Amino acid sequence: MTKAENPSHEDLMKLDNFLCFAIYSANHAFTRVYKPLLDELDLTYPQYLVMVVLWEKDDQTVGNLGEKLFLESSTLTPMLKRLEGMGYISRVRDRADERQVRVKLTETGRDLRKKADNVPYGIANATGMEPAELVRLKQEIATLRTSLLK
Amino acid sequence: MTKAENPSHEDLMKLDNFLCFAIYSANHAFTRVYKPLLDELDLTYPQYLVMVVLWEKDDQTVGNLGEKLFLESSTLTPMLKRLEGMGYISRVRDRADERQVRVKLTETGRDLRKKADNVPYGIANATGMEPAELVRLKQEIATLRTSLLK
DNA sequence: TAAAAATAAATCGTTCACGATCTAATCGCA
DNA sequence: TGCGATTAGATCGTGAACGATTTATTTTTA
Repeated sequence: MTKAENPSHEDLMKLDNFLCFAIYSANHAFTRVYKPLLDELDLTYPQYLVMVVLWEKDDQTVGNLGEKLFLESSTLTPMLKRLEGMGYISRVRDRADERQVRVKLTETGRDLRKKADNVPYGIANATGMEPAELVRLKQEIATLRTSLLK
Repeated sequence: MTKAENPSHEDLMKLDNFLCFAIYSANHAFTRVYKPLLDELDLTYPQYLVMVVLWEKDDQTVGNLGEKLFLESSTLTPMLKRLEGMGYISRVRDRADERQVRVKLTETGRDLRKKADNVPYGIANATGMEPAELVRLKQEIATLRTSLLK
């Protein structure tokens, strides 16, 4: 057995060997790279993710958004209120089931998509990775997430 | 060129194809997996990372911790005050350079390491990945982080 | 069909996380 | 040596993020 296959306890307790820390810090790094691009759209990074979900499929419930983004209503409700305040979305109780709130893009919200069109390219560029590599790594991490959540 | 190598714009705009989202949501997933393990130690996930850095090398400045964790003093100062309040660390101005604050483990903080010993194994287990795989993926993500930050 | 259980959001309190700004200490160099 | 520039932390305001709880509605079931 090589060392890489069987790290010592001392090795395991070093921050630089933590997979979780690599992900934690890469997440912060992404936030920083997105910042200047999203400032143009007056969106924060989490707000941008909500908009991406809505651009993909308009008119979703809070719970629906939460499932896709892995977020709770206690996180989403204030965020959605901010997006509503900015005029990008509307929040309306479902008439058929008054427990649910339907989130829809406004005209302004739909239009914002055009301005956001180039964002993914800026990000992909910042990673310095080939498209195929990005897809592979993304898939590996998504699989990891699934393992962690079950 | 295959599709994977040259995704369409429509594909790029789908949340599930975002590398950043894979990382964002994997990070949340890690936080959840750590929660029950760290509750035993009365630590939050970011606090645990600070302790890991200190267990690796005691007596560091705030700036030093920030460099390793990629965090600002505005994030660290309140966190460190909480850890101090819990009795795990002490914060003392450096006598030679009064601008700096030296962060040291207390006896209790050092002892906590024993209780934390099994945490990495619980996490590694939750990933469902082989040690060698974990190391490889961790390294890939660390490299990505470096690209993003430069 | 009325009461109990379940569901969907919202609210509240706590903790990160950052940028902008502030204060205090040290350094550089004229 | 002294004063301007730099550096190290701290503070403040804003926005995630969560768990626990609450409120309102719907569904189940007794």
